[in-house]
Amino acid sequence: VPRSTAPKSGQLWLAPTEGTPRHELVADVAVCARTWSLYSYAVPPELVERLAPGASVSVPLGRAGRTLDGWCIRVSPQPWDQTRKPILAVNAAALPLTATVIELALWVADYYHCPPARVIESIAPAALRRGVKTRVRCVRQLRREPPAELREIDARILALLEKEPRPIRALRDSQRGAAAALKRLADAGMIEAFWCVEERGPEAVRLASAPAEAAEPCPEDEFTLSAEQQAALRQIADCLAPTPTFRVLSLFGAPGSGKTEVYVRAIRAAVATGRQAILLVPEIALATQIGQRLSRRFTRARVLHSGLSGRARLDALRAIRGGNVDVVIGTRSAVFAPLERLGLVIVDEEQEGSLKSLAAPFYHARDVAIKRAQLENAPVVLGSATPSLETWHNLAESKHYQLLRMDRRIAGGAAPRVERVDPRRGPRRGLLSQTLLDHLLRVIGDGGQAILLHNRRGYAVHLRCSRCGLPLLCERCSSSLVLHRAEDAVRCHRCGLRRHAPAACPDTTCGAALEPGGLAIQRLEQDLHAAIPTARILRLDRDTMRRREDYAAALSRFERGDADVLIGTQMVAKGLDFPRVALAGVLDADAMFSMPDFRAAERAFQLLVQVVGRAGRAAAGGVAVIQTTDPEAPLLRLACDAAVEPFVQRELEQRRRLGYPPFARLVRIIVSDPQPAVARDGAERISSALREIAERLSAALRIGSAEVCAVARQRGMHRWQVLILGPKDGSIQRLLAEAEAQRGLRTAAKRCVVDVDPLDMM
DNA sequence: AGCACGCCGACT
DNA sequence: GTCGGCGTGCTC
Repeated sequence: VPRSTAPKSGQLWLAPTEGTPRHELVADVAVCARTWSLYSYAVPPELVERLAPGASVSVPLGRAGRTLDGWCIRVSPQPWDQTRKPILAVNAAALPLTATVIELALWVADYYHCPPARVIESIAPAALRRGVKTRVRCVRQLRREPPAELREIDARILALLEKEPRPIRALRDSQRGAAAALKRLADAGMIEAFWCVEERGPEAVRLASAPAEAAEPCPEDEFTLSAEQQAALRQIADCLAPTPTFRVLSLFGAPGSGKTEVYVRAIRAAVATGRQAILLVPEIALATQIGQRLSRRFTRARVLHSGLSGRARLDALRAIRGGNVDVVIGTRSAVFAPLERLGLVIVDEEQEGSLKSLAAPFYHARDVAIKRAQLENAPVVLGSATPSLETWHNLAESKHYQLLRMDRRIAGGAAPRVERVDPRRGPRRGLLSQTLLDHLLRVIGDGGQAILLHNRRGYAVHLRCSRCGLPLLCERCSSSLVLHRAEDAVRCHRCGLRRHAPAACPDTTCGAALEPGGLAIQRLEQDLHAAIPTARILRLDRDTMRRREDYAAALSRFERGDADVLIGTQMVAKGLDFPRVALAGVLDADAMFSMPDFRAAERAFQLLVQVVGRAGRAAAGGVAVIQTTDPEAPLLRLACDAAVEPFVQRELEQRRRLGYPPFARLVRIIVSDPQPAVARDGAERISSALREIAERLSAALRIGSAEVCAVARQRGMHRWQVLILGPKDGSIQRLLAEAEAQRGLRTAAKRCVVDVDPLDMM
């Protein structure tokens, strides 16, 4: 079978010249197999009509000719080749992706080192591929001969089932007493219930080329923009018309400066030119909330995120692919929304870690959004009060980037006053300094609200023997066990181990009582309740938020005023504007800056600025209290003053010196296996193989391997990682591709994943 | 993914 | 001598 000389994406095939040998139509297919290349298949004449790039197909693969699913990437005429296998079927139930989304998927596959089919599978959910299966509970007849005595209603139901099985619900609703009749018949063995699977594909989709439904006119804008907002909007609009232009606009807007309204007007401007827009937000709860808000302003807006059911997602995708949607609001995967005339992409809270995918392909939705905007020839807006260092670096380096500043609050309120307090000096109540308590009492007394951030889950971060000082450690990964008093348990936040809380020292010869230390959020709740018994407290952390809806529900309860104080981990920093919040408190700012990660300072800074900003929505002057043992620490002072640019200067210089991102590209390969030695050997094999290839390619890379942590979060896997640090010119991607072409990154280990531009190193 | 090929240990 | 273990490689 001949190897195809598949063209690079975007490159067009020349039409066959006159007099050349016979040609046939050939489709390049991303087959759902562990391969990095596309395969070429002949297109049978009867399928030509229905086959287009983006379609889901079935193809034979391997000697046995097993049938596998795949995605048609492109179709082109090629010289006749007898050995080429044919495409077996075009899956009519699947929604085809747009040409640009296909191209984007190929770029993601290349950049994030992932098989193309796997990328497309991650963007095209099951619903999009196979249609939605709905299960209906039905009954069918078992025996024909009826018993001697049969009630009239039973006989009627049996007669109905004579021809074909029927759904139980329909029968029950059809006549009185049917439910009881069904039960009698089932008990008598006359009928049986079963699940009937009904497939419903998206075949009814009208593609964008067909005339779309006319949009109803959108409601008018109600208020006028500030001068700063207008200036920002003008810059965005300049990239929309008269010539659509690719440009990355970093909308650097202080908290409360009205970024959302700029988004809305920019989307309106894009829609006015007949194009469509995507708005990416970091959380599902936010997508829903902003979606509702935008629905009032746009008649054709749709929400798209992983929390939707298969059915709902299919409906949304069907409308989007059919060209009947102007605006898509969604979380990271919405960056792949199959809009045909995309004219604007907006990434809200561009610095947020939730934009990075947690599974292969480990893409960052902000970076994919930038690539998509480039492919669509459209502007992309990156909104943030604290832009990522990556964006600041690109602003300095790339001519495509442009900074849009909005410094002033639209409501006219002043920025909150920030007080830095050392809780060890002066009186305190557990975790709460007297200063913070005084402000809490004042604010609650005035009928206002407060938000307190304490980034530690549980009750106490460690337990130590009161006599010999021996700490209680996790036996699996030897990190400190956290006391969760409410459940009377200790838990390991690293590997998930959970057991009954012991009362005494782990050293049985000592046996003294254990003492809790490193006070966490549950202790804060207790201290706060003791200090101000009348305060209504709402706690927001991973332990109180069991399900996704809990988070949105808690936020809206706080918004309604059902609580006076919202306390929580970093979850509280995000979320919507609460106009009644007049006080923000950070219980332990030091802990945030001292995490063992090269991004710790950036994260802590962003989190502090966000939390302080929460106190600024109130009309009257808001206050923020930052508890720290080192009030004069330079980074902390910069954060409290929201001095973004001085901080960025400082931090960028640090990264440059160390040769870390954004000055270098970082790739992380994680090798895991239940057996520690297998994981280690795998990592070492990969790292030495990569060093060898790097030398051959004469690429100047830093490659090292190390154990990540003794036990992974899941299923007792031992994890090792290989880190590659190098230039941002694609040489690391070439290195990985080269490695894959040889024996690959496959080792004896159970799992091996490649994370390009990782955010977390734990 | 899944299947063939290939090179080593325990059996009829 | 063979059967079968799964490590390695390939599929248009």
